Amino acid sequence: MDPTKDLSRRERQIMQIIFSRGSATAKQIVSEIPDPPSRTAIRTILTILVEKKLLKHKREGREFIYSPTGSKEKASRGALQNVLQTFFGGSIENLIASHFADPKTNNDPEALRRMEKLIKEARKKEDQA
Amino acid sequence: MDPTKDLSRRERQIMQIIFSRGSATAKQIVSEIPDPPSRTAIRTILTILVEKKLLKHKREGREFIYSPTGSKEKASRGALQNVLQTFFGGSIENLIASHFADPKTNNDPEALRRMEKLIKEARKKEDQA
DNA sequence: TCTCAAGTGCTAAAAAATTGGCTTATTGGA
DNA sequence: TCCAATAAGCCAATTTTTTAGCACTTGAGA
Repeated sequence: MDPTKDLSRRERQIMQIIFSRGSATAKQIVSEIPDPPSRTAIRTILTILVEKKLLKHKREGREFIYSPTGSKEKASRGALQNVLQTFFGGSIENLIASHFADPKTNNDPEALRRMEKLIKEARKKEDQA
Repeated sequence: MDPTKDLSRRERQIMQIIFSRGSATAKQIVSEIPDPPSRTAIRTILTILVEKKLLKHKREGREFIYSPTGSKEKASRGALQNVLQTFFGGSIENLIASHFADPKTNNDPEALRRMEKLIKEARKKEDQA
């Protein structure tokens, strides 16, 4: 499941920052929040997230570096499933269609080729089965 | 932007239910929440969401039917961008790769063919430009 | 070594979210 | 028409979240 789902607003915000960066210190997190509260406030939430076992921290010099306990794969699958269910009727096809219909999408030809390949392979695998 | 982002836990939960269904009554929402509070509690939050202009409601017989004010497209784009940024470095390619790497993904050959086509078309459009 | 800057731990308080109770209104059926 | 059932409106109380204050610790450099 998406570990981001049951969290409070700030908790989610912080988890997202840490997931996207891989890891972060309290200070770095403050700097990434648009309208940030004090560093102490952030620290409290970080401590809570450690208690909830969503984050772990290791000391580095005099500060803590926080990183997720669970795998990014698992978390991202949960998050993706969540969006799929909520907005795309559970269908990745719908998601892809919507994404490429968005005029703001910029399509690198190389990347497109690779994606095409990915799907072709999935199809092959399916044909075999 | 994802209108789901700045909401409290319950608010988000309710918005998600309504987005995925299209619309819902208080009762229906209660029935879709795993460990639901009283119907009155839900109603309070529904009222708040209406005040925030995220939902509108119309009377149907003796009850209210709630539906989103904003377009689903816009909301879904926001949500998708959010997941992309948080977990896939902003790359749809990564997202697709991860999705097809998941053994739990079941791949309908027809759907796969259609997706392939979608991407092929995006590529064509890119080549022209 | 000693001092200072920059970090953490703990605690308490303010603010926000969540919840349920009671009252009032509306609908459908006896 | 009257009653029972079910919905909404209002409001107060509890719980959770969010915040900052202050004391203590650590590390680096003069």
